[in-house]
Amino acid sequence: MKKLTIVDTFGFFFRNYYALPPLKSKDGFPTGLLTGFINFIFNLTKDSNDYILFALDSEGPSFRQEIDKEYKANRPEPPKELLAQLPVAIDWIKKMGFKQISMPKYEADDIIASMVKCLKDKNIKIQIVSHDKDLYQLIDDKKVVLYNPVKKEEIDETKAKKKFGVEPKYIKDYLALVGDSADNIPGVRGIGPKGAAKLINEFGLLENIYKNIEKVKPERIKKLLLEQKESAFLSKKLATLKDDLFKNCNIEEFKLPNLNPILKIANELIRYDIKSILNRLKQNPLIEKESKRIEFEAILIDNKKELMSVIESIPDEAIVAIDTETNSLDTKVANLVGFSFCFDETKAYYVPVGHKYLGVGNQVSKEDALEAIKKLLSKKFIGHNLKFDLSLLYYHGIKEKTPFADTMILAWLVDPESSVSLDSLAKRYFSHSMIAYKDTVKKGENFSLVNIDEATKYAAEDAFMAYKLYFKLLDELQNKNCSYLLDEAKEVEFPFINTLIDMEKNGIKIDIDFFTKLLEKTDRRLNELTNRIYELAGGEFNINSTKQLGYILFEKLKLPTVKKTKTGYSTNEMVLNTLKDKHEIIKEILEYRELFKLKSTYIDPLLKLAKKDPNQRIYTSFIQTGTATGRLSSKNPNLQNIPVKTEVGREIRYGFVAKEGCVLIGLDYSQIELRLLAHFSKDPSLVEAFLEDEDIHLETAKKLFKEDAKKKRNIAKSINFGLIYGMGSRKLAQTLGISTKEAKNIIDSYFASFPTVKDFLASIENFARDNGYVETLLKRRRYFDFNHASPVQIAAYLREATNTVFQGSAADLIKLSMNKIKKEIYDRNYPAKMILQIHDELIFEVKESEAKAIGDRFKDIMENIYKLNVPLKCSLSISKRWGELK
DNA sequence: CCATTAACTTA
DNA sequence: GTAAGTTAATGGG
Repeated sequence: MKKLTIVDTFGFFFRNYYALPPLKSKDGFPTGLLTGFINFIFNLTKDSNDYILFALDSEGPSFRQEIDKEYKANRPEPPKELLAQLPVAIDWIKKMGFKQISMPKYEADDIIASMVKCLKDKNIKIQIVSHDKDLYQLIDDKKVVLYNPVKKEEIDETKAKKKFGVEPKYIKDYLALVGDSADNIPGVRGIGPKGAAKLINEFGLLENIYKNIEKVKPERIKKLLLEQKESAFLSKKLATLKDDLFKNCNIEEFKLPNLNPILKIANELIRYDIKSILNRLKQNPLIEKESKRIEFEAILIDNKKELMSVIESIPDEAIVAIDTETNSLDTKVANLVGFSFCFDETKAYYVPVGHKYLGVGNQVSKEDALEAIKKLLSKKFIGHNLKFDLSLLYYHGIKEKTPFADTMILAWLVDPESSVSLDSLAKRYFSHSMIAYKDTVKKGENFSLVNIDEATKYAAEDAFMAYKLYFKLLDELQNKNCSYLLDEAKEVEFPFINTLIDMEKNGIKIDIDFFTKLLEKTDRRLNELTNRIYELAGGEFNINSTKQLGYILFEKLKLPTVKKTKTGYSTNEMVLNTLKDKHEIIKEILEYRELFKLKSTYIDPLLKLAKKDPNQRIYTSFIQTGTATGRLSSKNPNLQNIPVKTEVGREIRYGFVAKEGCVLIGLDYSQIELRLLAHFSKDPSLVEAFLEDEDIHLETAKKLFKEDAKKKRNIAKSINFGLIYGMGSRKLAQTLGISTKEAKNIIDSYFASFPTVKDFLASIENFARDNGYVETLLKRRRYFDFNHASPVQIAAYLREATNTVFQGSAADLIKLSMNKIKKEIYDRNYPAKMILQIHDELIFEVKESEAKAIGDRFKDIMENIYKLNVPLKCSLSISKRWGELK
């Protein structure tokens, strides 16, 4: 017999809330109810359930309140932690694909009773999740039971009878006499459970009791019944469920989804830190089976003739997805192991080129492969993360090409904050689990050792999925009403791939002698510091361990605790600075920290990288899809956070040099984000200050403070920066070392002086709340889910939204400049190489004799890249060493 | 071995 | 207050 579970939704949530500890997500959103709910669903899908229905109370007053305004009038207001979780839970019901029913004026109990009645002829077992006494009247051993999910207990006729002393069909009569304090059903005062059960077992229905009222004994009960006859019948009416709401019902609407429904809200579970359930899901072998595989044909091409004939057969206008397989992630040294391509929905091809293992089969020569790839690149070629493939191919002599599309970048434009790996996109959009790299290539090996048949399946799938994804992502852009982002991609992002490949290939030269000496000096000083620290601490310990350092400072040396982290004492710079005067050891630790950081993060790795390159150059990898705002990020190594703020730190920049006969050019956008604020807000005083090329912080100070503007320039500077970050008074107070109240006054007076700015910032927040996203200058978007956010989270989203507009628009502008400069270098054959981008700054290595002219030209391009309401300004600096650029 | 945390570097 | 990446230590598996 099939099984249907009907949930008295709110009743279930309320009981669940009180049954669980007050769990919270990291950002403080209560999650006890949600956790309990998901556990319930998990168990439900694990047990054999076929159908599920969520019955909801209607929002307005029920018909029972119309009969008796006191009905349920004694319910206390639920706690706010519960109320916060309810809408999320209701939303999840929908998202997981479950049917929910509510009807105006009726309660969940009525819906349940009607559904039970409607299904009474069907051969189906119904379990009702509720603890409401009313519902006991529906229990029927053959088909209907109540179910307590916490105790995992079914309540049948026997158990019901034991609990109330009467059979389920008399529950409403029982309640008519006893009443129900939970629902504020009055009953007959003076008659309790025992008395009621005795009466019902003797006479049956309430009507029958009154019919035989003369036989009722003792006299006291008879008197009570007669006095409160009206209340008894009203109570029965209230306790009687409406059971004819449905004329017909289709149980198939309540069918449990095939795919485990919890997976559909996996992202939200992660967001609310309800992760344990996901681990349990992963352990469930059913899940793998449930994820459907998309079928396609993976075809091996192992000879030139066949390869050329397949390529010939590709229609001129076809979109062709390509992917290369290599023996290394470093395109500088990688070899082509094979490549795959796909140009329709049914099949994808793999061409082995450089597999190297005993007994390897036929392969295509590298020359023939490159020849074939050239042909593919002359078509509308697409791919996933083509920066990698193209970079590799350029190292193998292929000429630069701009892709028709890159699915990684498209996915990033669709949503810059979700994962853009091919794996996760296949999962998200097609519920398709891709063959894992680690299942294809053994640990410590590379793709050239993979068996060609295995490789064919793996590689063909990559090309196939990129092909499928391309069309899916176009749909997504359309669905989100932002197809114009495809134009942005074609004009800016796709050409930008080659700009980045250029920079990555160029690299930057390191002065190895300089770094070697710096390392020696640093090591000597670190040694001194270490000994001194051990001496002061009275013993050796690992200075780099915050745990051990915390023990030394706060327990052994008994320094006052300033701040705690969740794992122990905080020992960060701020804490150490407050303790500076308390003990000699502190200033030694501060210096040790700084030097150790410089050594371990910069000196050691950069020196190592430079030494292994024939030209003493280091090469970073830029990530185009690495940030939510549109900025680049840089890794392996990160060259966007080379020290500059302290004197010792700055020394590292002296080790970055131009090669023989060249100099470095630095071009810095000045105040680009504040200029964007002026542009967007059109605030008259801001705009004027920039038009007149004034010192913007000083002008702000003048306007704000009237007198002493020069002294207060720094305060103005902090505010100006804070605006772009969506700062509040607390943080401003902290940065300026003033009280929160003073800080608030300053902010208020700023907004009074710049009302247009105030309005504009408010308009960003309103737009974000209304639309769930914000846009940059070039219309790139970033989304925020305000619907599932705690107040703390909402405040954070609003700051992020504000900052995204400025940071993201600045990123747009410098991208435009880089593309244009890259083209100019190429078109005019300038002796110049773009080597670094650090968000608002570009660094080039240029032939010394032409440096000034080229620098001026680039400056001109950058300043005129986009027409804003205010001028864009760049500062130009030329020197042999990065450390000397200002 | 891997993921997380604390600390610290940049714009 | 925003946006990143790297390092070393730590603790669970």
